Amino acid sequence: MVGIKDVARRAGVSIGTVSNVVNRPHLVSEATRTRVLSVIQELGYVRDESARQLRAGRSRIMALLVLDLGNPFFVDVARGAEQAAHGAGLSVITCNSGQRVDTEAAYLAMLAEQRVRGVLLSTVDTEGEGLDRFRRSGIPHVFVDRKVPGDQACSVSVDDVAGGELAMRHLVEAGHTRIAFVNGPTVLTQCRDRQAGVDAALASAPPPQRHLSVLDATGLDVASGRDAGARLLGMSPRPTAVFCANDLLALGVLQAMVTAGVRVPEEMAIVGYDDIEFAGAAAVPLTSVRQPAVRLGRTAAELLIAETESTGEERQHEHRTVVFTPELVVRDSTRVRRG
Amino acid sequence: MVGIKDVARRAGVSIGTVSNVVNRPHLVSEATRTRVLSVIQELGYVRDESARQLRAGRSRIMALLVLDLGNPFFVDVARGAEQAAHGAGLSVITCNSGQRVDTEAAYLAMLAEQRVRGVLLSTVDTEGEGLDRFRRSGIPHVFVDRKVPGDQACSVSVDDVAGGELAMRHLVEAGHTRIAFVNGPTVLTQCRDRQAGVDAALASAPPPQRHLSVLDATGLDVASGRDAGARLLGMSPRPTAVFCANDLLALGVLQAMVTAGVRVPEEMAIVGYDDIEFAGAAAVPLTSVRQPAVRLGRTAAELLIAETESTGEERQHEHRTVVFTPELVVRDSTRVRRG
DNA sequence: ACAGATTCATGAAACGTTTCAGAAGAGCCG
DNA sequence: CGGCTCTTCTGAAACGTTTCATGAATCTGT
Repeated sequence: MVGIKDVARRAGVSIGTVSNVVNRPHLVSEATRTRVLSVIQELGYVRDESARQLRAGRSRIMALLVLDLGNPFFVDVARGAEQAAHGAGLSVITCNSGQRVDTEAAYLAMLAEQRVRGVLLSTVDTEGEGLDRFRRSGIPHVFVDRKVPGDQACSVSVDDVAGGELAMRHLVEAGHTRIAFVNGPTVLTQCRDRQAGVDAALASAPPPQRHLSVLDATGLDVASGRDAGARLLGMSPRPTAVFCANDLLALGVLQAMVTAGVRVPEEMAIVGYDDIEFAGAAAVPLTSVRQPAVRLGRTAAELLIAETESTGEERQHEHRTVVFTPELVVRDSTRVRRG
Repeated sequence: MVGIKDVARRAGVSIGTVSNVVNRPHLVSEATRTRVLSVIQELGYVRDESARQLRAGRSRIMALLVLDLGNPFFVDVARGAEQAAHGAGLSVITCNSGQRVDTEAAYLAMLAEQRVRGVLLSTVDTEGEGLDRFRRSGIPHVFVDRKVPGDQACSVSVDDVAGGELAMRHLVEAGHTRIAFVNGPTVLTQCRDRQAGVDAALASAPPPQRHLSVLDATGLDVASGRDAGARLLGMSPRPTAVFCANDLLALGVLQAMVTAGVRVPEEMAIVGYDDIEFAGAAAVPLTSVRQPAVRLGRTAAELLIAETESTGEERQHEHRTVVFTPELVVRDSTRVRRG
C-alpha cells in the first residue's frame, strides 16, 4: 500500500512537505504543491487515518448509537444528527444495538477504543457495566431521547411523561372507560415515563373511575404489537381503547384488529407514539404523539460539537439538558367518523 | 489519557507483557495476568485502536454504505449484514448517503482513509470519480443490490428485471390496459432495471395493446409518491393501475388516492416494490414485489468476509455474483374484493 | 548434576503519520 | 554589503501500540 514516503520520494521532496501539501497547503509553494498533488493522484495515495489520528490525537468521526434502526423514529434522529455533523465537517457512523444490551456494550467498547470524537447515545442500559465503562473512558457524549441529570452529561429528550399524559387524556376525554396500555420493555426509561404519564392522566381524570389494563409487549416492533393485539382480542370485557408505547406496536395492534374484523375506532380506538411517517398511511390513519425527531438529533449533535470544542480550549463545559414537548396528532384511529 | 505504559509501570511489568495480557493471555503466567488485569481495571485503561491498527495492519470494522436508511428495505439489509459480521467478530458501522452523490463520495473517502476491513456498497454512483477512487484504494468490497460483472467484484443482488416483469404481468393479467409506472431516479440501476422488466412484460403481452405512462418521481420516498399520485389524478384518461418502483412511492400514491376519494383497487390498482413491513399494514394492504433483504445483507457480508480472509492467505480470490429471485405478494391493492 | 525443553518476561524496532525547530535561500532596507 | 524578515523546505521526534528476537529462570529426564 502506497504511503506518504512513496509520494515524497517520487516527487523529490521530504515527507514533511507532502504532509503540508495535504494539510496546510498554504505553506507550500505553488510549484511543489501541484507537483506533489499530481504524484498523489498518479500513485493513488490515500492517507492512513489511524496513523494520522495516532499522531494528531483526534478523530473526525461522530458516532450515533441507537436502540433500533427498525424504528423510523431513530432514522429521523440520525438524519438530524448528520445534518449538524456534516455542517461541522464530521462524518457520522451509525451503530444499531437492536436493543440488545450485549451488542450495545460491544459497540460502546469499540467506540471507546476508536477514540471517536464524540458519541450520541440512545442506550438500553442506564447504569450497567458497559455504559459505565464507556463513560469513564472520557469520550464526549450526549444522551439522546433520555433525560439525564445536568451534572452528568448533556442530554436532549422529549418529555415522555407529558406524552403519555397527552395520549391518555385524549382517550379519557373521548369517553372511554375500559382502556388498555400496551407498553414496551420497561427497562427502557421511555416506556416507564410514558406509563407514568398514563397513570398521572388517569389519577387526575374526573369521575367515573376508569379501568386500565397494562399489557407488556416483548419488543417495540410490529410483531410484538400483533401479539398484544391478539391478547387484547381475548380479553373480556374487551377494552374500547388502547394506547401503545410506540407506533410500531400500534400498527401491529391495528393489524390484529383489522384481521379479526374489529372496527377501528368504533370498537377499538388506538393511539400510537412517535408519529412516524407510516402512522398516517396506515389502514386506519393513526392518532399518535409526535416527537420532533430530526430536531432531537440535530440539537444533540450540536451540543456534542459544542462540548468537544469547549473541552479543547476553555477548561469548563457546562452540561445542558434540553427537553422538547410532544404534541398529539389526532387522526381517524380515535375519531368516530360522521356518517 | 491512560496508556499501556501507565499500566505497565503501575503493575511493575514491561509494556510487552501488558500487551500480551490483552492479546495473547496464554503467554502470561496466571499471577501476572491477574495483577495486570486488575491494574487495567483500576486505571480504566482502554486500548487505542488507531495505534493498534497502525501496527497490526488491519481493522476490525466492516462498513455498510447504503442509499437510504429511510427505506426499511435497507434497514433489513443492515440487519442481515450485522448477523454475519458479528458471527465473525467484526463490528458493523452504517453510513447513510441519502442518495446524495457527494455525501456518498465523502463517506467512501473516509472509509478508505480508515482502512476498514471491508465495505458493503449500495451506491448511487456506478462509475463516478468517488467510487472509482475508492475501488483503487484496494479495500475489499461487495456490491449489494447491484449486479456487477464477476471480474470486477463480488455482488449480491435481486433480479430487478424479473421483478418489474412480475409486477407488470400481474397488472396485465388483471385486465388493465391503461397503466402507469412511477419510477424513481433513473441514475439508479435498480430503477432502470425495473423499467426494463416493465417494458419486457408489455412487449410480450398478448393483444390488445396497452398504454403505459411513465412518471418520473424525484425521489424514492413517500413525499415523492404523493406528488406522483397528484399527477396521476390529473391525467385523463386516468390509468386504472399503477406500478411504483418502491413501496414508499406506492404508499405516497395510495395516500393521494385515499385523500382524493379514489377507490383502491376498484378505480386504481397499485403495486409496490420491496414488500417492506409497512406495505401489509397500509390503508389498503399493498401488493408488492418481495426481495429477500435480510438474506441479501447476510450473504453479502459472508462474501466480504470470505474475500478478506482469502486475500490474506491464498493469492487468489474468485469474485462471486449472487442473484436472488423476487416474488410477487398479492394483497388487496390489486385484488377486487368480492361483495 | 547437567543438557535440553519449556515457560515467562523484556526491550526495542516498527507501523505511517503530524509537527516543530531550524536551515537555506530570496528579497529588502539602510 | 551586512543584517533583517519572509518564504519554503527538511529532518527527526513523537504518537501508543504489536511483535519478535533474546534472555532468564524453572522444569524434565537421565
